[in-house]
Amino acid sequence: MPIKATVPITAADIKSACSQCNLLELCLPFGMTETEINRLDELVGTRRRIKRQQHLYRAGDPFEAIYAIRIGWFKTHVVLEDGREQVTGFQMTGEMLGLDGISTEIHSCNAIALEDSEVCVIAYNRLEELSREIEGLQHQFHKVMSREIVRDHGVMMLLGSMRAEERLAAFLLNLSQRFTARGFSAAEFHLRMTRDEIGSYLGLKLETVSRAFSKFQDEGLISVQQKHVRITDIEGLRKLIQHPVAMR
Amino acid sequence: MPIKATVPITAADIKSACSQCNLLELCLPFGMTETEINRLDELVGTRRRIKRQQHLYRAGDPFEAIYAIRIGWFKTHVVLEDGREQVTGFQMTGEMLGLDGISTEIHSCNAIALEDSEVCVIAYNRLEELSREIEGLQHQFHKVMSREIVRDHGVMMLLGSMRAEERLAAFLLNLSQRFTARGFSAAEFHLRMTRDEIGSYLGLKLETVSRAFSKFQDEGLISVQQKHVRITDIEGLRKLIQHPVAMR
DNA sequence: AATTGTGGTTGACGTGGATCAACGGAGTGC
DNA sequence: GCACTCCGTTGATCCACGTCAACCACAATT
Repeated sequence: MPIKATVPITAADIKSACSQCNLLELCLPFGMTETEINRLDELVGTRRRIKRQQHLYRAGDPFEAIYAIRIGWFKTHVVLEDGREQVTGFQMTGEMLGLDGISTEIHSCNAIALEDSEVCVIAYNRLEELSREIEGLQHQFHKVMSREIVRDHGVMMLLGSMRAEERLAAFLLNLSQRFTARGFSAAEFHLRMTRDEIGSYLGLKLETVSRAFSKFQDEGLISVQQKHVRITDIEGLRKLIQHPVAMR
Repeated sequence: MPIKATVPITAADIKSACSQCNLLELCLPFGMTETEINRLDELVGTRRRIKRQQHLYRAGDPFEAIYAIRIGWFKTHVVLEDGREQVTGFQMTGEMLGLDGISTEIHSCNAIALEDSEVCVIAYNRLEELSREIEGLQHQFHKVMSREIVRDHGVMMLLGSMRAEERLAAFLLNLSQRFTARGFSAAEFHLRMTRDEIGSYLGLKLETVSRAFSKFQDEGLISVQQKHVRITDIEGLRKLIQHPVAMR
């Protein structure tokens, strides 16, 4: 396939342009042809920068767009009337946010940046229009939604059937795998979330998360210092899930 | 709107025909025009009967279709290598099954009939084709997927942040609400699943589920006998979730 | 009517993780 | 450099739910 001649990139191009983005194989355009991807450039209207700790959207906000993360990290969470929170996911580069809003046209969870971040804003009505014309887009979008459903089922398994250490091991392996897919180290990474947020996601208290980290370190599976994690025995972590400690 | 003249219904009509189905407002055709719904009849190829305890599909099966439940009840569950099971949902009349298969084109969970049931088989490639032509179908399908994501987040909240009795109360209220939507009694119904299956869904052991049922009965919130449940104090159940027993 | 199996209830006891509490270290603003 | 706040770690204690076990109800089979 011939390399395209270099063309000057205008400000508008920088502003959107899936075709110029290096996240192709992670994001919505995956599996689409070059021609199709060029058409996507009409879809992604603007980018939006979100500072650490700020909301991309809140539960109750009217739903207008979905978002593809270009840079940064987010968490999503739901809140009960009595104030209890449950983190429903941590999203990183190339992942989608906002799918929860389609069903009622009102967002049902909160999306908050864990660090200064940038998202592509994808107007939802334009997405529906365009995916009626571009088969590849339609298909990929459906896959993205379905993948979220499958991921959620995995979290249910984790919350419903696994013990504290298994949950943390599964969490670390999942992060490792997602970093790998983005060309980062599978073994060494920086957590963007606090122990409390990890705990909320895993259905554990922060003390329990902290103890599990320490235990893994004592056992030589990882080394942790605050938010810095290095996995030293990835197989050990895997075994921990496959062969739970007790017999049960 | 004039009532259509009675026409003889052929075997083929009975076989599919969304337009003749009384589940319209619960199922995929919701919100579509009469003309659009007539076109749906091409989509729903066949029906399939599934006997109690039989699989509609298994994890690992190639994905070809999604299913709309016409009659009956299903559960879906995922299984870990070591055999631990997690029920991810209970589905009833008018609800969709199989969405998990879209992402990898392989089903990631098992769908099993809780009683003799019947589903409409919706070939997935036909669905994609037709939803490129019929905006209402596309939109409704997206809503169905998004609703599943929102539901899953609710289950995460339940599993991650609620105590045993709150979980069961939330479960009963959810069932009650779904029965109501189908024109059945909100207060009195027959559970199709065992205590063990409820426990798996709620991340509890069957004994804990059984004790919670008994406790609710002692407190005058419900009366239970085996699988028969009558809710006698629906507000009491609601309060149980909003104002958890302990202060926490 | 007797038999067998499956599912549900209840009690006694054990334990994984929550709770409470103290402290220490990293980052941030002045 | 110092004060302050947020976050993480660790220990001691508690309790909600799991585990183990006995028993009972009901349905299906003979």
